[in-house]
Amino acid sequence: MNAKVPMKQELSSLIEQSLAALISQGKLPEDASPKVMVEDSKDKAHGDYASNIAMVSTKLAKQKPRDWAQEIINNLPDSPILSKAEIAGPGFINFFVTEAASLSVINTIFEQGSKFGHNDSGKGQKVQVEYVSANPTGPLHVGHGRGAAVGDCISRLLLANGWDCTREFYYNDAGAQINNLALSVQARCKGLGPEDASWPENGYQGHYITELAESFMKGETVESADQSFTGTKDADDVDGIRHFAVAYLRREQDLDLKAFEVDFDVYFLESSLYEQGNVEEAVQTLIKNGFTYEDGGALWLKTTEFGDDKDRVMRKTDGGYTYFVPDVAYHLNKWKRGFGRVINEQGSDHHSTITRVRAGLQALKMDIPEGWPDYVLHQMVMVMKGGEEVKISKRAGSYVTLRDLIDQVGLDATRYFLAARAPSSQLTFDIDLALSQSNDNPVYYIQYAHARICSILRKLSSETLHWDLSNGLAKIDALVEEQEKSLANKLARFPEIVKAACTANAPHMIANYLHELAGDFHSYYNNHKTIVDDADLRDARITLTQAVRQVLVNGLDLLGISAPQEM
RNA sequence: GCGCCCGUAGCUCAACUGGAUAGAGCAUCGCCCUUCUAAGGCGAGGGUUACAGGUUCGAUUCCUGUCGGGCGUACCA
Repeated sequence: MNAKVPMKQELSSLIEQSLAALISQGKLPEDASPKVMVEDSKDKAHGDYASNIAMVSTKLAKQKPRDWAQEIINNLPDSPILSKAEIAGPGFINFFVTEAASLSVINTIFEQGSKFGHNDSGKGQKVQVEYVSANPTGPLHVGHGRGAAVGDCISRLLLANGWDCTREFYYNDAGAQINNLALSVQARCKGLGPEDASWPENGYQGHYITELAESFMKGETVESADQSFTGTKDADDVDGIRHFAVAYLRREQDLDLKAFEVDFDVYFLESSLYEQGNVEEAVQTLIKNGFTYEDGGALWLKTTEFGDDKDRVMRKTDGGYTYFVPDVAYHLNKWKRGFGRVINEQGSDHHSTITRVRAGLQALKMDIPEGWPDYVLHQMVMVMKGGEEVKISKRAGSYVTLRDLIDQVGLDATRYFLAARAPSSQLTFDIDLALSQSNDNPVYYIQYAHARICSILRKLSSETLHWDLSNGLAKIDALVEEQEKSLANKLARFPEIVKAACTANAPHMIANYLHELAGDFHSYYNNHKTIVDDADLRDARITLTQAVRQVLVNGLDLLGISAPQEM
């Protein structure tokens, strides 16, 4: 058998050979090509793998499902991996594979090491992932944290699937919200507070605004990733305040992201689209293509021609563009940079932009595919503490910051909780659970499995024994326990999970898998001693556990979570 | 009103994109540390998958409707 070929693929191939034989026997139409699917069995009584092939092709064969399944089984070629195939239930074919076949994945894991689970299905293709993209108007909140975790993990998955992935953060550093920020800071510079009559309407009230104003009035210099600005100490200098505030909050967010260990390849400034004339260019194209009209002193885009329920204002009566116009220009820029695939990770509260941006891109008439770009929307995060929702933080005022969370429950736990749930589900982040009962925290459960495996080696050397990998691999068939086989089968699933999680943009699938794998390991660990007297069995078992360790490391790495040697 | 997302054990969430008896973790109740880390394991209880129809060999998954929750429905982003 070939250890490089995944088990399911091998079984699929056997089934296909059987179907081909049945076609030549005239029992199946020549042009029949039913989709062969092989799945893991949930129940050991159902073997290791199962296929529904007989049920989906029963009509083509004009036979009853169970009879037809028997025909397929009868025509399966002999294979060293297969010990038994039997019919079950309405017409499933259950496959029992040999111990040796299940254990062969261990070889593969040691050959591929940190690359085990990776594939090159995205090879030669450019993809861009945009995430977080918070306005520089305040510290990052929990929602941004979820976006950061999900977007970062999606990027890691794409890289593991061979894609040429660019991670990007889009800063809305122009527009009305930034003006509002500048005015809020200016008010603080002048010693005003929300209680004063001249406080700006909807002004930002967080404590950080006051800190910012103080820093500006002291003439401090702020340096962020790509800009530096010194406070002019002049409370009437709105432009100066604006620049200073943006630089200050960008630095603030950079620190938040650094604390969360989330990186970007490109920080894209909205203001650069104006400076380069890209916004004006896009607008002119839209006008030229006849998708705009003037009404009430504003310029409108006929988004209704692209599925929107009403047309949208592009240029306001005050001459400024609405937010989605630079967004269209930005996406045109992405397209021109050659990203055939773009994934925008954002909060579902911004989902209305999707229709507008796509409409704008279609109206440009540049042969951009209709469904481009892709979106992953995450639902809101509710933070609970003491059985009550937390809405306030000291620094930000009206929301819980990402930094609050990291400081309280740690980096790994924060990342795990924010990435371990399907983005489309609303998420409750229970600080008490993650904090006061940290030993019940699922991330520790996974990390503990890793630490336990490491401790086996420590124990081994303390007994002046050593682990012989090549002997372990050579004597791998000493592993005859049922749990050893199912553990190996679980390891063999990892590559397909990595692939599926990537195509579905669903990092939580990795988290779920790791939790299952850790559970299987803990159970095995409690039932079977690894360090036994028999050197062959001992080497084989350590080899198995080290393979588990490798997969845990690879999986945790996809989530950006550490794999501690001891806890 | 309209659009998008969601509704699964007391709580937080899974379910390999349509498969077999719907699974984990908390919480509750029993067991297991002279044995490689008990941050662990074993076992028990807990469900009409919101509700009603439909599609088919088969539905938590797809379609329709109802109810409930979140978000949006700006010349804010």
